[in-house]
Amino acid sequence: MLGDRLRNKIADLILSGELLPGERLDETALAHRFGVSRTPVREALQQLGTSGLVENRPRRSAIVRKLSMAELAEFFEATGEIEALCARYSAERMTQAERIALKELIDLSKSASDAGDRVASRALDEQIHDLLHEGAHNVALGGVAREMRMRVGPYSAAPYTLPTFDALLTVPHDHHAAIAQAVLDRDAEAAHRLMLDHIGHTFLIVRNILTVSETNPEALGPARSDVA
Amino acid sequence: MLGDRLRNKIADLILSGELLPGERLDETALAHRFGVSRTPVREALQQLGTSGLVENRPRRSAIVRKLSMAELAEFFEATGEIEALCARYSAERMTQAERIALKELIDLSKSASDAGDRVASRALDEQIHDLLHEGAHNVALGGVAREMRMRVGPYSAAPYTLPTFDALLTVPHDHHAAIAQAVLDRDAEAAHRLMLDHIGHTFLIVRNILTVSETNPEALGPARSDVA
DNA sequence: AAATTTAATTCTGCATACAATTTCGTTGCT
DNA sequence: AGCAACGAAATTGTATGCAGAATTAAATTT
Repeated sequence: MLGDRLRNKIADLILSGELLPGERLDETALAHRFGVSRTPVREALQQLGTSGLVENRPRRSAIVRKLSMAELAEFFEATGEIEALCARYSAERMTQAERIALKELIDLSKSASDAGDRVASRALDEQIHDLLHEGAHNVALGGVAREMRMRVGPYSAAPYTLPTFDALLTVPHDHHAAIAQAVLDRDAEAAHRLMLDHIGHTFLIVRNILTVSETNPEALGPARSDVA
Repeated sequence: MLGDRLRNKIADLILSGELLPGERLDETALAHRFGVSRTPVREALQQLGTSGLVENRPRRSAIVRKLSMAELAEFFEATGEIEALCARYSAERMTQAERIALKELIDLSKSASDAGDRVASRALDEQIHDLLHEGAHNVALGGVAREMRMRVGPYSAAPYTLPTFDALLTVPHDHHAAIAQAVLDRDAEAAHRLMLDHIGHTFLIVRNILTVSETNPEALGPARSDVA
């Protein structure tokens, strides 16, 4: 029970960029930090290891899982396919209430992107994808999609956290708007294709950022995620 | 480390049908059974909880996860989509060595199904699907496929373990042979469609068996898996 | 001065202990 | 006889202790 809460807290630290890929997760330090013993910390790390956010090496400290560029490409490809499935099913199965909620999220997303509000834009990005997971009306598929999203989480935040890419803030919104329109039109094929393109495009941006950060680290913000 | 081994052992017990869905997983009993303390047992159950084979309720015994018929349908649908993706990618990306290995597995499958060897047929079923996961050349997607396969594992074994369905042993082989042929022909669309149909058909058989077992439990073998 | 070996410290893996809660059997009541 | 309330036993959740391996620091050698 305490372990479950710790799992969420540690996952947040990783997804928010406070704990970077490759960083060591000292059990005693985490236990002290959260005011508990090592036992629940260990349980949290076991769960995070299974879900893929953490790498649990025997007899050595657990570390935040670090993906090579090749692995990252594969994860993005898989994530794209699964999210595309969610989008397709959403186009076919969303209830009227869900369609209205989607439309509202897109409106909020437009406001946020027009205002250049990166924090709000990123939060709305999450909410839109979450709604498309739910709208697929398949908890198994939605769960997998959420899991995949978490795995690429430490890397996919880059476009929103880097000041350099302020101008690109409208790009993800336009993608989301196009996907949402296809879903609202019940055009399953278009929703599928647009989502696949969207995730593919996101990967290109992320790859570009990470490649730049390798050659020129100091040009980027503090929340960047190194790649092996 | 001990916990990892226990995770595999307990998973085997669940997948082999020795531990049935809904059954309680007593920590002390498992610890005594495997000659270890409760600590590694707990770690194993945490991992199995995250991977979905076990339901870990707070302050109460963990149980083997029991899927309702509606949930099972969703899991099969999701599994079908993901396996279909693997089949499609396999058609496009398999190496020559993998294609040869696939052909050999199909030959062995034909022999086993002709001989009515249920044990061998089931093992080959697993191997064929595993090879299609690897052949997709995307470890993230393959991992998800394997995970989904594990989740429906306690239920999908039914067609192979029930004596009643001896005559149907050739059906899965024919499906696998058709899928393999499409893969070997590099016909990605056909591979995708045939795999989707295959998993869908498997679900219909499983659902039929489980429905019968509800009304007429004693007519079935000992390894059946009840559904809520 | 750099590198390799060695020693000390830190950290992990597992077991055990104890408190809190649930479960189950028993008793009492309707 | 069926059901509710109570109490004992069992079971989970967390903390702590200890042995062994890994990391870091020191020391010796080249």
